Amino acid sequence: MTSAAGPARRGRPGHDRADIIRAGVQIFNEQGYEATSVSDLTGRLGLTKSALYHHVDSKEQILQIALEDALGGLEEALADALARPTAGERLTGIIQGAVRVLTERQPQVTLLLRLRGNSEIESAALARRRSFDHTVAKLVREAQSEGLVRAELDAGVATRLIFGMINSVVEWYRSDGAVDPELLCDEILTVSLKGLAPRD
Amino acid sequence: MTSAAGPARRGRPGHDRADIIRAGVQIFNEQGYEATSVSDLTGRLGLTKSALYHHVDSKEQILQIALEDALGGLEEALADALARPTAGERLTGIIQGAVRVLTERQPQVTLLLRLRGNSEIESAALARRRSFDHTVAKLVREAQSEGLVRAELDAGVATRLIFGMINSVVEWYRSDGAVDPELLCDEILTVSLKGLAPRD
DNA sequence: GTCTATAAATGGATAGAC
DNA sequence: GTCTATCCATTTATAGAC
Repeated sequence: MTSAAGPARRGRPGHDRADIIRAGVQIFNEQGYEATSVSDLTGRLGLTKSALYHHVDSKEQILQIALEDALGGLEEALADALARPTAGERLTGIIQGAVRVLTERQPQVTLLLRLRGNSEIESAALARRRSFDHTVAKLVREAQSEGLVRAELDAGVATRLIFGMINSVVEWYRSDGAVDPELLCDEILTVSLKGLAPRD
Repeated sequence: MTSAAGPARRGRPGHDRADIIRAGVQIFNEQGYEATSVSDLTGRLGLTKSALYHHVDSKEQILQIALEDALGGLEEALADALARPTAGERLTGIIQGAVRVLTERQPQVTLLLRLRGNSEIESAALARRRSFDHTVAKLVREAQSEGLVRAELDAGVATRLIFGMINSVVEWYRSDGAVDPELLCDEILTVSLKGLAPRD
């Protein structure tokens, strides 16, 4: 939209910035950011490069906007989890919150998780992501010190494993209804906390 | 080495093909395959593009050789697991085998897991990987039908979650002794089968 | 808001000398 | 086995007309 409170666009007045961002993020995820040329974007959208550059400053700006969306969501979920009263609730809260953000903003989070730090913008996003990971690891250690996580596990490794599992969801989850996000969240909580094996 | 049974090279007779592959795979993982130019490789190795092309046919050939190494290892581990007598042993066997290949051939497996299918070679590797995943999912379903995996879990989703967890190890594991691969394998088996939470 | 045309740089890869 | 020099396609991005 071109105005903040304007109505949905009518007719076909051409593309707008949101179209460019949406299509860009999708193609970046299909092919990889570096493997995607601006021509690939314009080909998919059906306009020329000049028209695209009328809406965005650069290819990297598309990435930047998407990364802000992903990081903002994750940081908000973390703040919500941290506000809960018990260590157990904080741990389950961040697992549930991360899964929710990941399913609701799957394309943006996918881009974030595949970054390699090849520019200033990518490095800055990676730094924010490391800060998130560090706080989550503290939540797991806290839960372990209260006896809520197996004492024989290394908390740092366990954190990486559980969030490795959660993050891997971006590789196959699609918001087309094939897998219900609520059920997925339950399944992740079950596997995280209780494992595959039934009680013996 | 230039001859199959020859001794280790003496002096500094320049680079050989194995050097190029090793360095190439490492830089591809640091920056991403598409983001890495042949100039990046020659800069790191300290030679010119012409010299590099004396050892390899193309940038993509470096990728192809690494992918063959990764897929060969995973397929071998799967065959070993399939040869075991019980469903439980087959399931734990493929988990252990996958973790072992991933730690022993971390750089090559990392490249495999990040493929987007942007060329014939990449698509062929992805097809082999999908075949591997499909067989693993059958092992999980088999274990579930014998009561070894919780009945309330969707076997397909659970397989993706567990192998998402295992595969995420490439993102942080380094063969520098900081994390012992045997202990890591034990920890992954514990979290996979029994979860984070202690028996209540 | 979109177009044609083009700039300026970099990409992968090769020729041929030493 | 490595070099200098170069080819040619493609890249991101811009200028200026409509």
